[in-house]
Amino acid sequence: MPVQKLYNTLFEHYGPQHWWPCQTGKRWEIITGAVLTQNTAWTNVEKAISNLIAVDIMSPEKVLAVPDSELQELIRPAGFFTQKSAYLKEMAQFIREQEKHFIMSDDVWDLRNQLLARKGVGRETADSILLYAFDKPVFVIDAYTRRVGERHLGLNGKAAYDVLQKIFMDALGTDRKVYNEYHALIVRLCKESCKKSQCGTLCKELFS
DNA sequence: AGCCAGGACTGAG
DNA sequence: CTCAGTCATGGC
Repeated sequence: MPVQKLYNTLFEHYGPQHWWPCQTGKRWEIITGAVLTQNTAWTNVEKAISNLIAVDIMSPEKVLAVPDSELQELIRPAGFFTQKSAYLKEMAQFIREQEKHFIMSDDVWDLRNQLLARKGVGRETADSILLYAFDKPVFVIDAYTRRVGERHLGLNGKAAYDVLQKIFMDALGTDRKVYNEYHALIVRLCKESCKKSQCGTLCKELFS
């Protein structure tokens, strides 16, 4: 199935997904979620985010003001808490520097490289932040995208990140709303039917 | 019990 | 550049 057709099929079936999931509506919560969800179930990320909100620590400034040990306990449910607490502070500094010095680049790929230069930020995390926190037109490749690409789009799921990303972006045009919706729909499909072990009935129904 | 979850870093070859 | 080892929790 072509890249574009899968999008149409999923959108017709599910409708808009209203991503990224966010309780406070703050940009920083999206960035926090992007870091905490690295190789981690979203339900666990939600617990960590709820902990942070409960003690009113949901901003770059407040995260930087909290001792490492305390931050680690708050995000413990999300796993890898020692690393991730450091990553969150790394991102908090990044955001604070961008706002303080007014050097937020208008070039998306330049900004992407600046994100990638931070410890804890790989391609997927950088692109999730660009797309969902900053509304930049960048398509996100994750484990789900690779699985769906492999099973339903005839793509090589093991291909390099940037190669897969270019395939999707070349096929979809430059509308960031489409990138936003498509990735959210892929996640929805994988959670409900396109599971790692095997496809469920919905996959067979939609793609037979 | 073991597998899985919206990865990234490090060191080795 | 590719690959294994490492990091950790919670649901099923």
